[in-house]
Amino acid sequence: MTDPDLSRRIRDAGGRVTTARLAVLRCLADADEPLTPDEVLEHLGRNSDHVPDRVTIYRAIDWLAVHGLVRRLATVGRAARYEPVEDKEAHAHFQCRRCAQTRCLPAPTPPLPPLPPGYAAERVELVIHGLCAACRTGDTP
Amino acid sequence: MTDPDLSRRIRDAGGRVTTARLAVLRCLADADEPLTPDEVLEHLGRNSDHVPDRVTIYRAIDWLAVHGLVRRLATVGRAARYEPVEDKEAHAHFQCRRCAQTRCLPAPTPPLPPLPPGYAAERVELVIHGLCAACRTGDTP
DNA sequence: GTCTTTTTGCCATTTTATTGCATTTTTAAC
DNA sequence: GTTAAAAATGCAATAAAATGGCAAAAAGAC
Ligand SMILES: [Mn+2]
Ligand SMILES: [Mn+2]
Ligand SMILES: [Zn+2]
Ligand SMILES: [Zn+2]
Repeated sequence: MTDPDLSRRIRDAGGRVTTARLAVLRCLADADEPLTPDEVLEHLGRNSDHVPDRVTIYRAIDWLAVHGLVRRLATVGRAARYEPVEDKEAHAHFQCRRCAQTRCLPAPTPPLPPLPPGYAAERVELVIHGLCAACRTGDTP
Repeated sequence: MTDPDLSRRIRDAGGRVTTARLAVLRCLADADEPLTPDEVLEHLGRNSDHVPDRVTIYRAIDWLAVHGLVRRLATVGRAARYEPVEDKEAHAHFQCRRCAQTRCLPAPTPPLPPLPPGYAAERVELVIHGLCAACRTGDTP
């Protein structure tokens, strides 16, 4: 997805197109797996000249999440992980219990189970817990 | 589940049956929804005379989790949530995005999606995000 | 009860995230 | 392109959740 496209999405959501927001959204869109705010910061440090403050990263991610451009995943780790909200949607995630790697899986959304009265569902998330290939073979001791 | 039963499970796992472990396991077993360590502490404060230190709660929960007596859920909130590992297994959870309430749902485990080569799945978790009844009607403003 | 090992309490520290406020950037109007 | 209003940022302080070190206490074996 091109920068003008991302700018447009930010503007359409009613916000100002700032370098920080654009860089964060770009970063998450380019990554092939969900990232923590610190990982975003690290990526930006490697790929840009001006690195926004850590707090700015948090605020940019928050804004993007509140306005539906990125999504926070449910995790077992301490840090939050975010991924862009794309066209193709509804896939599962694998989380390694040892290295905390989180990767997207091409799995269809399971059907929505019945909820208690008055409850409203907005999203269904499927998480597979286990060991990634590297952690299982002990390549990363 | 009775106290001797719980003690037995702790001893069978190879650990000492301490008041803290027993109280924490009892607390999680009695609760009708997954609890955070702080919530466990709070419950114990209301239902017991001696309240273990916060760090002890953390360590007791950790031990129980490592030995398979309780399970940590994937959450969107900052605090971890734990539930006892019971006989009847594999149910989904609802998480309210406003009040962070987390409750168990009677939903069957979805089938395990195909994983990348070398990956090993250990558990499948289904999370429903949305608004609980109270938050939807604004009973808890 | 005595002995050995495990667990606990307390304090300090770490990790992750949030808040307050002065300064800067963005955007729109001119 | 200047200017003015609104929104976003940087920086320091603070908060929330969890972890680590170590001496004291409790569990279990005898
Ligand atoms: Mn994904
Ligand atoms: Mn449950
Ligand atoms: Zn791994
Ligand atoms: Zn709620």
